Amino acid sequence: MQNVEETKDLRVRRTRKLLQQALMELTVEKGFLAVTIHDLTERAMINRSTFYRHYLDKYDLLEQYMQEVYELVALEAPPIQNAGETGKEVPYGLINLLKHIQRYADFYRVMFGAKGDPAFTQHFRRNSEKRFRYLLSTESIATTSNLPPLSLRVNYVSYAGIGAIVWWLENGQPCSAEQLAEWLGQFSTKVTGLSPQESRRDG
Amino acid sequence: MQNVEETKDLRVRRTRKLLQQALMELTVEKGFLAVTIHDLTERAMINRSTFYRHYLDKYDLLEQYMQEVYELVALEAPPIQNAGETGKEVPYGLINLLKHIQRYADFYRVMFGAKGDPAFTQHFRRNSEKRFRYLLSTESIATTSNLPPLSLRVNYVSYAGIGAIVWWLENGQPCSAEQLAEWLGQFSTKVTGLSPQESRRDG
DNA sequence: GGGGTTTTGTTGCGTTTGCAACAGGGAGAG
DNA sequence: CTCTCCCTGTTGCAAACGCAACAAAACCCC
Repeated sequence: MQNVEETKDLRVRRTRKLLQQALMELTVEKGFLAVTIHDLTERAMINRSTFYRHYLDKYDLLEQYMQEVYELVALEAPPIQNAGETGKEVPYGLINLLKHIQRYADFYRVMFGAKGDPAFTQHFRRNSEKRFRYLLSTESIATTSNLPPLSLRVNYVSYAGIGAIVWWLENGQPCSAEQLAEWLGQFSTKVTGLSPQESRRDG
Repeated sequence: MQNVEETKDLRVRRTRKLLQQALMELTVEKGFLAVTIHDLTERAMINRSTFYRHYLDKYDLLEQYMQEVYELVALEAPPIQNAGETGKEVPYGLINLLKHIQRYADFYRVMFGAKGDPAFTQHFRRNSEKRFRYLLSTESIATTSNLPPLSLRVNYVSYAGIGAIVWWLENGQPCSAEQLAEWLGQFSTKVTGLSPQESRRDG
């Protein structure tokens, strides 16, 4: 294990990317639980010892990969304060996440399904939760007057998001990522009590 | 440049494979001539200096790649002397080659076409020629009595093979690799004057 | 339960590779 | 023409990586 921060070395980035790709392919082929480190390193053409220089186990690989995706998405994270300035502010990070999911649709369908890993779903949901909690933590006191507790609303929305994504994947993505992001924004607006301009600019 | 022989080191094999893949993709995208070394190394996530440790230029990369394919195919190369022993002896190497072409159909369609490199087509044809020449060099003197010169027949057949492959690719491989190999075997049998049991076992 | 096979982690050392910086060349724009 | 920009090759040094071998745990089958 070395510095987890963004390494510039091309070898490191390549190694990680190849292992991520191998994880995608193998999970689709035989299910996440059945994938061994040996499988991963063989498919990625990476020595097994090198794997342990980067990750603790396959769960760590998955987690770090998701983290990278989230960080990539979070470039557009805080669209709260001066909304209305940058254009389409709220759904943008979500759209990127959905596009990633769309790109690896097979993988996510497996991971969220019976051959997948429940811990993954939980981790994914927890992460969504964190993002929602951050969003909702900025709401004004006035709007929180007679709403259910924050944690309940967060939980509700994050579970619902999984449900929507599963629906999206199971039905072969019958709508665009942008469309789904907008619908999700509408849902969360109504549930969480956030004012519309914080979810959709065109109110 | 280092030892061109088969290196066992996983890094070397991986580097070469990644560059080969990048060459395939980029050739399909923008044509072989437009591909730069910078493109290749960027796509393959390989440092440019590493490229020169393995290849002289993109032509060398292509040539060595083709050579690897041919060597892989040539495991079944000399089906001449004791034909009829091993089963389907003649078309087997050809089938492997056709299956490779089928796998990278986009690439070969581009390479043989207008955006491709004429030198590649020539090189490919020369290699086929060499294989045919080897086959025909073993024919008995009796059968060569009143046939056109060997070099003419070889030339004829090798060019015809390109034509057949182009037809196969342009039409989306309307028949299996095995079927095409059999047809090609029939053609060459009639043209070159080889006895049928050297091209097809079932005569 | 025992025994063979696979998988998991770990280590020291030799090799491959990336990096940075360089000089040269070719194409296009002023 | 010159200037800029990109692509081509090459180099010394530092870092990442592969290899081989190891012990231990997990698995499966008898």
